[in-house]
Amino acid sequence: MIEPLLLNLGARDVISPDEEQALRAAIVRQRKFATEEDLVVEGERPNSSTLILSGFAARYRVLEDGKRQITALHVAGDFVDLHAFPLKTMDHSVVALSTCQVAYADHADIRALTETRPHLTRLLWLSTVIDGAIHREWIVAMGRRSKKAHLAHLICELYMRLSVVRLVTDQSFYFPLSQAVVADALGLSVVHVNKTLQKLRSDNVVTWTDRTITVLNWEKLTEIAQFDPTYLHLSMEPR
Amino acid sequence: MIEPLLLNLGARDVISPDEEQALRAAIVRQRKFATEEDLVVEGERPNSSTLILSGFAARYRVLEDGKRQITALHVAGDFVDLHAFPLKTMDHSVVALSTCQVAYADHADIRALTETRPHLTRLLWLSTVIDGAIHREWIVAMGRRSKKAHLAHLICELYMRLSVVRLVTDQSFYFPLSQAVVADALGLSVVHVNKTLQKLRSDNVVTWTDRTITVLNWEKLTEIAQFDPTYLHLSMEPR
DNA sequence: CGCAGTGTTGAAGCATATCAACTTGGGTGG
DNA sequence: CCACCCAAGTTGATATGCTTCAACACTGCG
Repeated sequence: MIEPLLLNLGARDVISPDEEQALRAAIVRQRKFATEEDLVVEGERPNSSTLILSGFAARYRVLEDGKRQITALHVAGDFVDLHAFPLKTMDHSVVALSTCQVAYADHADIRALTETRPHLTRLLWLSTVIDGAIHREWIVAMGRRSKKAHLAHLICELYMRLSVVRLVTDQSFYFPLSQAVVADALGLSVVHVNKTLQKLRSDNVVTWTDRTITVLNWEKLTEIAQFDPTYLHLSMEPR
Repeated sequence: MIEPLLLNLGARDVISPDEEQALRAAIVRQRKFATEEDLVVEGERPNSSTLILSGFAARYRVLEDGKRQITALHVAGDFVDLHAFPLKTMDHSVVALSTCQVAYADHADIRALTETRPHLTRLLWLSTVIDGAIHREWIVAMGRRSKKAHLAHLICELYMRLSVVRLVTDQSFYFPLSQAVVADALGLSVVHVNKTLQKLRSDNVVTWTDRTITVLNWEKLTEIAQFDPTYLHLSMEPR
């Protein structure tokens, strides 16, 4: 059940059978969420952290005028609120963007891991810090890339992250989000997402139909996006 | 010498004398950087992390077309690259925006802390995770706030963060960055930063002259910015 | 005194938002 | 089984905010 997490962490460092055991023991209480349902709400003080087993979720904030900005997209194998373990209070909400199967790690148990398992602790730390690296890349994309490059970049990122958890087959992945959701992630209007998407389509680099994105030309797509996967830190290292 | 760091962490949790001692022991090798000098360069694999003792620094990335985006601003008491401890490789550079006094914590020593001092480890983890919270707030500001609100928000954030390390006096703080640097942080053109700034000035909420920003009307400024300091997690909690 | 960096201003053009209408397809109730 | 409905996607027209370019002002410094 926690295989996606093992794939995720296991892509960055070796996890001993012993550590795997400790992780399995820490992750409990499965639960299902429907699309649009909030997994966690801003202001809450959760005493457990949420691991996505399947489906898509987003962290977001809504401003006074009702505008929503998504600050992160999450897929199977991601902890959506591990940072709440040191932070204590949620400064944003997390919503399911599809039906989502999740499981929980109690903060008491995570705390116990920090007392007894330094290496595992560093890997959990790593996972929050990769979230940070992705945030930075989004800032760069929002501030200085063309909108076409930004959208292309997002697709590249999802492609790589979903590959890690074996959710890409034949250059395709399931992607049930609406253009409105993508607009909230990119900080654009829906209309403009639509028009930008058409540019990528007419370049023959991607298709997006039937809730499925297919990369037709990875090389050209990464070139449009100026995509450099370094920030995902997908390399095995002793950490 | 590491007082700013103690103020920074000490604003979030109690640090025992013992732990303070351990921190002091881990932070070594002071060094000075001149304005525009890089503290760390993208691609490097540093074996120590950099703590700012005084001055301003920025994390940034430069795209192929030469455009620069700043992803974070750092002040005294901030670790600019603690995340490189779990990450190993730098995915961006860090530049001094003023003369900067820094000191280093060797990764070997940080690693030792993770093996022997779980609470201190959680506090270091916390500090990287607050960086992440700030990143998210920047994403929200870039995507969904007006440019005037974005600039106001940045000023609010700096005001609060500098207050923590006692760098605000009489509602004023030293701020030696050019409008071009602020433009790279906001993802705007210099011209537009200038014009946006004038709006804030004509609202009589801030002045910015002689490398000094003064907040004339905090309440109105936070209202323009829709500033909510929750994301800075400035509360004492057992972590 | 002159020069370079920074800030300021105005004009013109482009990119993105907003508004409004229309299309498409899947799901549902009569 | 069909009619309708609703959500999502698409399209075009208009409005606006931001960029770019170019010129000029100010200041500190060699």
